[in-house]
Amino acid sequence: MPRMTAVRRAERRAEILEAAESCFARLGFHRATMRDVIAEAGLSAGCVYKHFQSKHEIIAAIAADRHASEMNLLSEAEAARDPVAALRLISRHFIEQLATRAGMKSRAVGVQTWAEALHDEEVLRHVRKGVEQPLAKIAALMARAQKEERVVTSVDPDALARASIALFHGFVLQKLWDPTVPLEPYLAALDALLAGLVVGKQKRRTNAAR
Amino acid sequence: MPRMTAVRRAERRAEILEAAESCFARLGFHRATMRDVIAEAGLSAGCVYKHFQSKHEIIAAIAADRHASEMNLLSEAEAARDPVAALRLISRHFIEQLATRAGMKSRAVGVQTWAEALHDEEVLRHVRKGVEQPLAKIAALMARAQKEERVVTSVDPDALARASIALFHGFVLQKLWDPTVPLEPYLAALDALLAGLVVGKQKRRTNAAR
Amino acid sequence: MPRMTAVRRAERRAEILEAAESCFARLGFHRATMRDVIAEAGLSAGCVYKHFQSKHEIIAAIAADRHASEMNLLSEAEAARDPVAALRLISRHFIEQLATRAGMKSRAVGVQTWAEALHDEEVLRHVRKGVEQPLAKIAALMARAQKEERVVTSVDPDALARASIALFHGFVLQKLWDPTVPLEPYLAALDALLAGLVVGKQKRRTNAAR
Amino acid sequence: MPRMTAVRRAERRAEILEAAESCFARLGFHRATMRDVIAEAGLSAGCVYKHFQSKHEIIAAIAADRHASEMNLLSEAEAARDPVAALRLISRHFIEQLATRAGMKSRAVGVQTWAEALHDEEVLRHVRKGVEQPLAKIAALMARAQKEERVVTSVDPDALARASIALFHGFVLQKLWDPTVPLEPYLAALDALLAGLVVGKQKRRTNAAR
DNA sequence: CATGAATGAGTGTTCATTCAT
DNA sequence: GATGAATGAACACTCATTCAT
Repeated sequence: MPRMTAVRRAERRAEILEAAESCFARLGFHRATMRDVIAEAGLSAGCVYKHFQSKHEIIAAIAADRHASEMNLLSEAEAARDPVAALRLISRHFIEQLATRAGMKSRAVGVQTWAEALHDEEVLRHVRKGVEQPLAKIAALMARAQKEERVVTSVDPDALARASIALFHGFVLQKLWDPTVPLEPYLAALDALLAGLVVGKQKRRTNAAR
Repeated sequence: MPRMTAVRRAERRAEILEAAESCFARLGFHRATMRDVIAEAGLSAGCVYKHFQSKHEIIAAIAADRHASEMNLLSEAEAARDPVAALRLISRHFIEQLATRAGMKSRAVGVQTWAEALHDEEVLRHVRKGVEQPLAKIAALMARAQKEERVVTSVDPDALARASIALFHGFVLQKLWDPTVPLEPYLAALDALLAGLVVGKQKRRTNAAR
Repeated sequence: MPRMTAVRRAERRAEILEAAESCFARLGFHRATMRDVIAEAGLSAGCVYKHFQSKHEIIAAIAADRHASEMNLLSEAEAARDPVAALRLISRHFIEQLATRAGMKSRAVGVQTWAEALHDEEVLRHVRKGVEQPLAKIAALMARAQKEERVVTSVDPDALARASIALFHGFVLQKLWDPTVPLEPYLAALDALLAGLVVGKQKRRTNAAR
Repeated sequence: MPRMTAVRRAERRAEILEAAESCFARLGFHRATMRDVIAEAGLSAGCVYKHFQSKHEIIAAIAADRHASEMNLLSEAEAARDPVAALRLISRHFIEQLATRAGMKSRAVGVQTWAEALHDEEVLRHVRKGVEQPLAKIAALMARAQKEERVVTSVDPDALARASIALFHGFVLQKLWDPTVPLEPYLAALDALLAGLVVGKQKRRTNAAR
């Protein structure tokens, strides 16, 4: 007869993580104190520590959640029948996140995890999966497109996927450092990457690089 | 009368920064303590604090130095007569840094500054200059190439430069998260970005997008 | 829900202040470290800092407390119907404090606040109130005595009150610098100050000024 | 053939003490750093430490100097043939010091030594001599006045001298805490103390207390 | 179950003093 | 003699975490 059902527990956990994300976005992992997180969550220290054994665990959970939500974004698009459309959808989804306040907040924390990954094995594991799994999915879509002859076959799908991810990560940084930078060129650049490949679009190919 | 000449002072400063960079690369800005830095430098606390007023100032100095050394890399290449060659040189230089232990160490600290920039105005200023000034230089080289008709004129040099930098930043992250990833594809990708533009290379243009 | 009631909180605060007073009396504000205070209080650093934000705040609180307890001493005497008796009571109370170990300890800290007041605005505020409020009360008593014709009317009550306080402060210093000095002459001097005023005591008036 | 004559040495010493006094008046003994003192003196650390072995020694030297200069003030007045005039001169000299910026600065440091005396044996010795020697001189003058029948004989010269000093010390504190307080009442109070004693001045006696 | 007072190791930084030049 | 760079113990204070209530 647990007074706190599994559902309530999960809700609490999510609340804490959300509070933590707010603090981390505002202050960074190390400047934000547990006091900040606890106050933001409107809970007591003891209660927060019932759900997470340490600050580190909260950071790791945030890294894990971030990865999970990205996988969701990918899975949706993956479902599309047309692999080229799926790829376009993916880039649109990811870039459009950067247009919302919530998306930017979340990405600001994401960038912290990128730095944290260099000194924290657990975070590194999540961050790597955050590259490798999307990479695999995108590469698979590209390979499918090549098989369907929708796309030129001369490029290595893996390398291209890797570059797409790099391009996106670089864009995230630029947008966070200067939120006034417009998003369209970013989307255009990712689209161009794809367009360059699409068979029968020679005209646009001169724009290919972006 | 000062037994410590300006040169000696600058050397000491550099020693301290190098020690700090080692600590920060190993542990991160926040896990590395001033004690660590002081011990690594082989000096005393008082001595270090004669050269830098605070830990923050050391971090900011590292961000500034990083930016300065990047500008050096660019300036060298910029001197080349041929703008296309200059651009190739730049990408080679930047990517090849990632092949050395020292370069990786330095980049690891650089990634910390990327995260730190989100919560520290001074670091942000350096990091932004680290995007904007290279961006201007690269865009100028591309524009020059267009004028000399070495390159297709249909692309916006600014947007292309921005994408190159994003691509490079993304590559740095991937390489740091997994040092086993080979460098050649990265270089190839940047070259391809460029090659896509070069007039008279229609065959390769299918690979253009990278 | 707070296990710590307002009363408990106030008790803790008082405990810490008492411990601090002991340390400050023994070593002075600046030689006494927070470690000393914390150890004397038998608490932990964190606990002490929950109650006082800084060492400075403890010093200011001590200055405020000292002022408050002096006002208490005055208020009691002030209640007396006879203003002359009230004034005698006041000088007796203040001088007799110097006969107890606790009183001397407290005064030793008080002298620190006198010096501290010269470089700390907040402490200065308390120290000034510690002159001005007693001054007003004593002057009021003297004026009352004059109205009741218990006392010669030719003296300025304000100036006399100011001199009484000066005399007392000077005595405190002398007693602290040499605790072997007897108290009676001090009391006699203050009484004489008063006696000189009392109507119908012409004989003693030759001693009047003390 | 000492390159630095005894005279030069004494000058340097005085310069350092003056610089130190400025710093101590401005910041207090403990907030003022040796760096401050050294900078104010316009010398090097090594040079200052050639003349004084420690900060403590500077503080003690200042306390000694203060005592010496007070003895000078007293000696001058003591020379007067008329002991009553001498006593009046003394109070005038001491009070008038408080009218000058330099005098107030010096007194501000003096008050620091009063507090410091409670925790520093050497300073205590100087401060006590600063009470005891003036006390002896003033008491001697009063006894002389009594012998010459210039003054009523019913008061204990020692107690009166002690009270005069206390009164003056108390005044110094009040003036430092609030420099807007006028000096005349202070002088009047000390004069009255004396006047109360003077034979054949019954009229003024009613003003005696100040 | 929840609370929040208490913990105490650890942090960045200061500063009186020394001594090689 | 003079210098000022270097020293390093000590300082005030913080904060992730625990556990008695």
